[in-house]
Amino acid sequence: MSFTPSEQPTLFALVDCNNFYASCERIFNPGLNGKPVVVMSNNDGCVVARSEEAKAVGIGMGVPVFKIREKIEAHAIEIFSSNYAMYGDMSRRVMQTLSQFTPELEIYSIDEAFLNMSGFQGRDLTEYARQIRVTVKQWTGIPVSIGIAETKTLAKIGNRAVKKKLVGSDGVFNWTCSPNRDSLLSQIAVEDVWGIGPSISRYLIARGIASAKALRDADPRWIKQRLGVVVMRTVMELRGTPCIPLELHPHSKKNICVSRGFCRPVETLAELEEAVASYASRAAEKARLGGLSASALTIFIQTNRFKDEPQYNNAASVSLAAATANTGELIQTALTGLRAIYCKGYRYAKAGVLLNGLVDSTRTQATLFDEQDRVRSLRLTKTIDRVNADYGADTLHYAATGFSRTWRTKFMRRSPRYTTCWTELPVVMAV
DNA sequence: TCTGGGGTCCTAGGACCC
DNA sequence: TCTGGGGTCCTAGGACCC
Repeated sequence: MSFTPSEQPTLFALVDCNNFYASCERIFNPGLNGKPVVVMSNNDGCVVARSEEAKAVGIGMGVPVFKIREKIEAHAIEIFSSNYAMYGDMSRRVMQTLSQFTPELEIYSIDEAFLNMSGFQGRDLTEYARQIRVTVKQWTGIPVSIGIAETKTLAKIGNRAVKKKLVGSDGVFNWTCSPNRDSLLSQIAVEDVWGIGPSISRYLIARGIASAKALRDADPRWIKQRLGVVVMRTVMELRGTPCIPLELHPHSKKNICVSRGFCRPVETLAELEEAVASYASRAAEKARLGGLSASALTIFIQTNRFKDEPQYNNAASVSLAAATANTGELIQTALTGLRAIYCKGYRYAKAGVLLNGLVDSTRTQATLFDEQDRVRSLRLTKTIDRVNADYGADTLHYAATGFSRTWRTKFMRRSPRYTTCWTELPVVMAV
């Protein structure tokens, strides 16, 4: 099958994993098939993924888990903490499989990819997409849905329509084979269009634009004037004019953020220091992994906004003399920022560290006096990274990040890291 | 008791310059 | 009476995504 690359695609496929986290849990635990499954966010706080069975009994996306305790009991819902190591690895396998089908794909998120289909003209693309689906299921165990269209926005809508069972009983929908677009577009609520969030949809609905069809037929100039170019692009995309290109080469990150809620309120500076040092250390690792150095750092702390108690949110930004990805330096900088904004007497719920002004580490500019130290500290961090890669994360860590860490985010119901940890491999048969 | 985390892009407005 | 205009850069905040 030959593929002719084009400047920009004129035909996109969006491949989206169904209920991705819940589907991942099922792969290694087939007993979950047919049962309602829910995956929770960090700290076991909110619902972030649901199997079809869980949706059917009325579990909403994003609801706090403590509000649905009774439903969980009543329907014997299986609940899991997030297992990012496993989901990340499964995602890699799905993307690897997809890349067998086209040389040009954009990994859009952990569970979605856009494929350039324009090179395959002349072939029955609906049939090809069916093959993709079957293969992904066979090789990885993950079920996917596929939408095909001339623009990313329409591909997204097609995909959504498949999932809502409006079209494509076999998991695939191809707009180019669908003569009557109006009837499907009028069944899609405007807030379900990619790029239209709660605020803009409220604005549109108040002006009588409630469906994807109505948005497509709105005057682009009026839209641009009221809502900006981004929404105008969406209108054009709904009309079949591609405005959002395929991004084949992920551009390097502009920010790195590590933030996490605590499992209980934290009041003392000492404990906040441990948390902030841990987050800074993790952020430094991420930066080194991407070959990046930070030229500034922001730290923030927050109280629990849902509680009726004294609130305090603050952030401090500190610029670094020279861009760095050195853990020790970033911890020190983060702690300086923290001490500047810490206020006694509040119950803190969350803290975070952001690295800003990221630059390519090989092009960082040293200041006049620190060259020698930099070479040594670079050797040290490389060694730490290697030890942690070989012997498990956190084998070596800075004392500032603490030892007991009783504030740490909880994952009470995490499944084993079946595919990324030697001691947690699935057991096929116990002997 | 218990309410996620990590990103991007655009725009408005202020500071500053000539 | 009457106090410019246009450009750039930066930042904060808002909106969106998964």
